[in-house]
Amino acid sequence: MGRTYSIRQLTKEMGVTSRTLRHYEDEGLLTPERQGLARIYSQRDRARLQLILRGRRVGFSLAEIREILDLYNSEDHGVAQFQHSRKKFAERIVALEAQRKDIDESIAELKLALARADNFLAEHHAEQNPPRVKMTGYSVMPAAE
Amino acid sequence: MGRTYSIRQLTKEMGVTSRTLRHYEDEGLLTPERQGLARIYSQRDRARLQLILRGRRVGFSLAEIREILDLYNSEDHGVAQFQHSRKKFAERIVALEAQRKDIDESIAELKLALARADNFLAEHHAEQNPPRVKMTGYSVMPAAE
DNA sequence: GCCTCCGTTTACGCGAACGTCAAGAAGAGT
DNA sequence: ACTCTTCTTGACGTTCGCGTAAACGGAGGC
Repeated sequence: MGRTYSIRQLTKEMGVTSRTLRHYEDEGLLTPERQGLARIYSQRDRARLQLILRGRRVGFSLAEIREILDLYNSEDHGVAQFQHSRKKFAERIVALEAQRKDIDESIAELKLALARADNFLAEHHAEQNPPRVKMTGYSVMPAAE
Repeated sequence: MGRTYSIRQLTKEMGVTSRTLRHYEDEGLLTPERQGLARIYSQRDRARLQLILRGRRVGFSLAEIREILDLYNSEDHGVAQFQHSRKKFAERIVALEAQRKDIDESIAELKLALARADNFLAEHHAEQNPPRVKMTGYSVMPAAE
């Protein structure tokens, strides 16, 4: 339960540098305890770090991530605060769903490009790759609009 | 068919500044023709720009986008080139699918947070928002692991 | 002729997210 | 006591993706 982590342990586990963790601390995203000078990271710090890193992977800025984290464990749990949080969460969800659409479209396009490459290779290397439907005259650029 | 666009038209249509278009040109992502000094963008330029902007939205760097665009309309259409392209496309697809997973998880978490906010608001404002299942003691931070 | 757009190039600036020294503290092992 | 290793705090450097002047070039309208 009360498991703690040194900075080195956390960097190895999460695949980031210690500089990154200190930077997140400077930015107010993490607030590990201290034992003398050394930082002691709690489970909670670890969980927050996971959220931070995933946020980063989906394109959030550190400022945006901090805002979300602040909403999560705000001290003020009044009605106004929850209304504000609700709105912010809803906005983020909408943005993420739009981004998901972009990703799906990108994947679809790349799969098309991959299929074209496979087809070319099947035609020019017929006994190695299983041959597929013959395609000719496909455009190099995806169609506009 | 042979429709062309001025820089201003394109910026308005795509919601970017002219500086951005010139920057993309500096980076080799766009190569509009010239009429004297003025840039003349073709349909193909427009299509490429759409790809660039979508790539940006999903988090690609301009260098990565350039690489993909280069794969799309490489002049060398030999077997080796197609094999290389195929591999690159496959890598991108894998990365995008991982990113999609991150996004789905983020959405799920935000929806949970939103539901908690709704619940709180329902409890403390019972006649305005339709009441929901009573929840108590929910944690402020999502579970670790 | 002059104004007003729309366009151009050159080039310095900037915020974000760290990287990369430099210099030292603090404990663990021999 | 000495060396390792891991940690610390500055603080300057770097890359990316443009923003932001500054200074100038045509083309069209009055």
